[in-house]
Amino acid sequence: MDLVRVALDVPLSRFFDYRLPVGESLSSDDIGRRVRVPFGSRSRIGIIVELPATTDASPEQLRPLEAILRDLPPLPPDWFRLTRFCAAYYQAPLGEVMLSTLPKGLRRTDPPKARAPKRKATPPAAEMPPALTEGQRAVLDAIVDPAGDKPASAAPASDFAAYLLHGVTGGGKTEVYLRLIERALAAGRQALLLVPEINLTPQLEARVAARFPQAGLVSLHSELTEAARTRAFRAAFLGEARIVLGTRLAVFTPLPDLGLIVVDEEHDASFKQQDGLRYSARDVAVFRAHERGVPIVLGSATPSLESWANANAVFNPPSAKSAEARPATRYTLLSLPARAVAGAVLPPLRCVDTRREKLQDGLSAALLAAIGERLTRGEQSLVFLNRRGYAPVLSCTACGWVARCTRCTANLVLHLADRRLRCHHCGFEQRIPPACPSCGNQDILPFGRGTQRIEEVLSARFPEARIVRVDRDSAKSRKQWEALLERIHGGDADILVGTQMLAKGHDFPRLTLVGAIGADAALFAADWRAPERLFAQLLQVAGRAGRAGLPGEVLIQTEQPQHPLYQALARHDYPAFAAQQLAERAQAGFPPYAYQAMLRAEAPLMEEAIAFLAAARAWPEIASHTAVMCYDPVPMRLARRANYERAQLLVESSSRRALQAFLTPWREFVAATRVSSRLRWHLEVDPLEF
DNA sequence: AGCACGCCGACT
DNA sequence: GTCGGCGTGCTC
Repeated sequence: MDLVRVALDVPLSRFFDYRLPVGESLSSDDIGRRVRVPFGSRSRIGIIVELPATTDASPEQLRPLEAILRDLPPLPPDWFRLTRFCAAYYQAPLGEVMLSTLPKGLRRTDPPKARAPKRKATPPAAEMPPALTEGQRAVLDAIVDPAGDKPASAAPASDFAAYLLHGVTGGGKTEVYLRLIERALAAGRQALLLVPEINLTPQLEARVAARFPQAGLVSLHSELTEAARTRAFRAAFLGEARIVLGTRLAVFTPLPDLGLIVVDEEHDASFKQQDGLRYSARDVAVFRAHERGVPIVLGSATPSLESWANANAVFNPPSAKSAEARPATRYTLLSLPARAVAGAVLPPLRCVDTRREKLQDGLSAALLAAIGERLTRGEQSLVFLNRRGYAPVLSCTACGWVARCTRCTANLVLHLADRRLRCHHCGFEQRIPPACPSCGNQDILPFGRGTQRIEEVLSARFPEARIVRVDRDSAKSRKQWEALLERIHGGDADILVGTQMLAKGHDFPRLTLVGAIGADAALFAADWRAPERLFAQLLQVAGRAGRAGLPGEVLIQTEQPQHPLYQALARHDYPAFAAQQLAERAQAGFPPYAYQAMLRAEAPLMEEAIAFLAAARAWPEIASHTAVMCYDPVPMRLARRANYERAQLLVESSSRRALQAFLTPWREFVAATRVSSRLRWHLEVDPLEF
């Protein structure tokens, strides 16, 4: 009998067998092809994974498949290996992984009538590549040249090499990427360029398109319409697009001639998917490069500490167990030390000690004076603080009442712009009460400062200044965000007040001052990754100052000017910061010196969530996994969110292999436990947030 | 995950 | 008398 084994998008770690309808025939070349099959009461799209000789399904169970879809070639073996790796490593069902990497348009059982794709506007004439700096030349010389045309299947000889390209913001990393892409294209290969968020890098897309007008560049990200995403995926899969620029989801695109992977801003947390399949696109990209035998370049001004340790032998743990010993370095470290733009230098960065003076509405005299100077000179200033809204706390001066979210363990944030109180965790909002709901006192006051309040303070202080606030409230939609950008670029703004939205990927030519306020909070956060993120964020936002010949200046308001983080930051000394952090991590046994996974549960009652985790921890075979440490279940820091009580259980090992060997059977055990329908759980490997 | 089937409360 | 709550079980 003709049997077909099919992967389906269901959370089950098995496949489903079907009969081949009479008159149809399949060969092993059809493995990887999409099929439409009956499943329960509906039809679904699946992927052929095997043509088995026998099946466990009974003859009555076995149903014929409905259609074999031949609109695309079968998904190739290297794509199978990639998705199989992800499923195994991230403890997710293979069918779910496979199907979730396809655009919706390829998972529809009722394919919409294909409209003729719009003709792509011809890009403007190719611009001339700029001359390389010495640093760029040296970096390019150090990176292995891709071999010429090589079919994906053959090729035991591997060009795999992983590079960590450390270079300051504006230091010319992009030009290095472009030259590498040029080489890959010249060798007849495709290039995959991954970026954290595509809407933050429209100018990168334009630049790549202008440099390689014939390469059929496609971009792939979640903001595309279903049809556009499907079109881009097809073009990449068919080899028509020679360059794919995309966000994390693009890492799964089948690319027949892949010859280069670049991950820009590799430290960025956006590469980690935070729901569904919780993968790290950066790590998946490294696996993919290794598996396909192609070079990969990870670029950042502030690399993740994981990558930095991988690129610096000195940070490898002293290896007792030789079986697990890392190679001296897994990545080759390449540095682009100076800014490429002629005349531009790193802006001097200074801490303003806020213990010594009385702040004026949260702003120091030094920062206010510096902003005043910029106004006089007709230059722009940026005030950075990572807190949107007017004030994080609204409180009664008489009885101590604080506006709290009823559904979350969190305070409501005052948004004075639209006179609302808002929960930043669940979206709950309400009007500002006219008096204290607890004691009736009329005197309820905002405490702390968000972007709205700083905007208000600055406009009172500098009434003549044009102030633009940029945060998720003022730039909700892409349209609003672009309108704000246009306003800023058009010189129609003197002072920018904003959150990290402003830190990423934008050049503001007349911006010469960056002030950071409220940064200290991250120094004492419970999350031990907070300093790493703070350093990256501050260095990134500092890089906005003085990029086009105008000298810049960065002021950081802090009560801890002697803190090693700020000391290193003032010297623009990422290596020193990384060394200090890695020493702490090694001491504490945190990643990258340990591998972790987190089991999380949420339920209406905390006891339910804890009980579930306790049951998971009570797995009988746990004792045999001696290299794995399983901690006690604890409530999460934000214990209640949207009326769900949340708890988590950390498992840890100094050996990635031992952790994996534990997780697979453990997950099976956990999945088999009966739970109430109100309880939701997931297992996350390499969690970033705690 | 969907989606069925199945057994107990408040409504036209 | 039925509509519908969500508990349990299955999907080749």
